[in-house]
Amino acid sequence: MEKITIGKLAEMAGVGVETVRFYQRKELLREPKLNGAFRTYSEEDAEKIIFIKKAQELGFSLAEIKELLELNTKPRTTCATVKQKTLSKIKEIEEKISDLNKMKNSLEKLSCACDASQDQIKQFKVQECFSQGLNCKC
Amino acid sequence: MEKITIGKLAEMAGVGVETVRFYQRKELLREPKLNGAFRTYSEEDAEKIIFIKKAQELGFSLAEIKELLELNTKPRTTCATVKQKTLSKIKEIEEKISDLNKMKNSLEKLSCACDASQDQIKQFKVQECFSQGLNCKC
DNA sequence: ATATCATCCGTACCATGGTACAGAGTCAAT
DNA sequence: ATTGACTCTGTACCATGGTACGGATGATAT
Repeated sequence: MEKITIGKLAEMAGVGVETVRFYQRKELLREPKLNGAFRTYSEEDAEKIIFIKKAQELGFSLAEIKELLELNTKPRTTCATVKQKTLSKIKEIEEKISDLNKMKNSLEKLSCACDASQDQIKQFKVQECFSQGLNCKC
Repeated sequence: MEKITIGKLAEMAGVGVETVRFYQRKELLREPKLNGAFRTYSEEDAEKIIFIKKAQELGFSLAEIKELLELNTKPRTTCATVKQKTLSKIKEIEEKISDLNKMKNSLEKLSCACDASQDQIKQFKVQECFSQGLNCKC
């Protein structure tokens, strides 16, 4: 391990080679070591890319993801700062989880309505999940 | 209610007027009634926009959001189809929740490490949350 | 009735997050 | 030592999700 080329890395992470280089330019990945003229990567880099892709699916922008990745690696940041930022990120995440649960509840209600009758479905609106308390009683 | 203009609607939903018209073109909002030459909206439209913004923060694209909103409103769809799509969306959401919990766990671990010592922080990598079982023991 | 504001439609422009070349260099196997 | 697969830098292009005009028309308040 440590002889991973960019093509191999891209394959491991399930992205294109160009994407890796794009992340490099955006400084989401460290400057890679060069083996001759070619970049070489570690398994950690693959992990990082997988993290980036997952975080994107969860609604984080690349800028936010960069912040997440740098939480503990930026020099000159005090522990207190790290702690504060971390807790704020945790809060964000908890809110996302809460919103997802609301959507889930709403969809479960729709699924129920579908079991019961076709008329009820017409009445139902998914978007209400953020404006009303929803109880799914099947 | 039912005399909401586009400007008022945009304000209610916390977006720009242009965004409302953009969603219109993308068929995320119904064709509005016209009061003279001007569009008029209902409170439901505001709800819908708020739903769209939330769903975007949760990593859904406009195309996916459209699907969500149309789950029960598309004509010619059978109950079985609705049910199937709904359950598949629920699964997606559950996976997002699971991933967010992993990230949350990882950040909690970072926060703990921060309490304990500065050395541990250097060792810690947020991105490991998707590759390892993490236990936060404070 | 007229000034001021909001709205109309259309088009152009913008940021984000890639994706796709072109043309050159490199490496490994035969 | 040459073929083929991979990599290099750089630039151009693309889709998504808006945002920002411009010029015209409609509404409302005095």
